[in-house]
Amino acid sequence: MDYNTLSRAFDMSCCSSSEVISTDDSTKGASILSKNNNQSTPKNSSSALSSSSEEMATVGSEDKDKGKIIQDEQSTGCHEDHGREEKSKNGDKSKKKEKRPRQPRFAFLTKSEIDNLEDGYRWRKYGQKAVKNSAFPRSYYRCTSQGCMVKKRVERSFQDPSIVVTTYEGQHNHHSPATLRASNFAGMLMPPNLRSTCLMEPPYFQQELLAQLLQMENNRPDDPMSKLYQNLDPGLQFRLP
DNA sequence: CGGCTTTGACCCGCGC
DNA sequence: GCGCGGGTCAAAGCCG
Repeated sequence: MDYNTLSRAFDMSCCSSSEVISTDDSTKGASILSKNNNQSTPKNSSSALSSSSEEMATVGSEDKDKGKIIQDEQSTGCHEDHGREEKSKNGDKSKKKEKRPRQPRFAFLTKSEIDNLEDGYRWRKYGQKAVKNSAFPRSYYRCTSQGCMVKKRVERSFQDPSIVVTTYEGQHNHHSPATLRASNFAGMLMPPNLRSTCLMEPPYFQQELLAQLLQMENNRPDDPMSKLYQNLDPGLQFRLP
């Protein structure tokens, strides 16, 4: 995923009121690392959000209080994808599999009616699986941009069906088609006091997340959020704005 | 016709 | 070794 954009999201959403969660992918459980701030944002903040993005509305909404960002622990080895890429379909098992380092993941918990939240990138669905202990299937998407291996999984929380869990894996090697549009919109058309909500448009959304994490790392080393940041792929850190 | 979704089959890792 | 569950492939169908 594009963590630059991720970071923005965090700044605008999580840091206002939502929770940052670290998930263990093997257990699918989520533990709250940090509950950020007191809930001081206006309750009707979501009303100022662009209706074009459900994700924005949900993540940024104080009222719904369901905007959460998760970083998946890089726990078990990444077994998705690499197995098939390095062996042919007809079974080239002679080749020793090298474990590709797992791509860092971020999961977003958003309260939304729709599963496939608009995030500024184009995705192609390549699979859907029923998930154990969940009545809702998990959908698998890949970025359609050439050479971009970013994937995302979308599933609905079985505990709260109104919550959509979107897990991103990998980093985009291109800009979102929506980046410029979102940038112009937020920077030129919106008054500063409204930008925070409008910048929830996905590309910023992600950048702000990481930016916030970096800031916390610098200013508040003891903050739980800093720990979250420290878990990030070091390769991401210099990509921060 | 190209891009996308659907869906069953296949592969792989892991736990027992 | 076996079974289970997650992840991916790829053919078929749909749609603009």
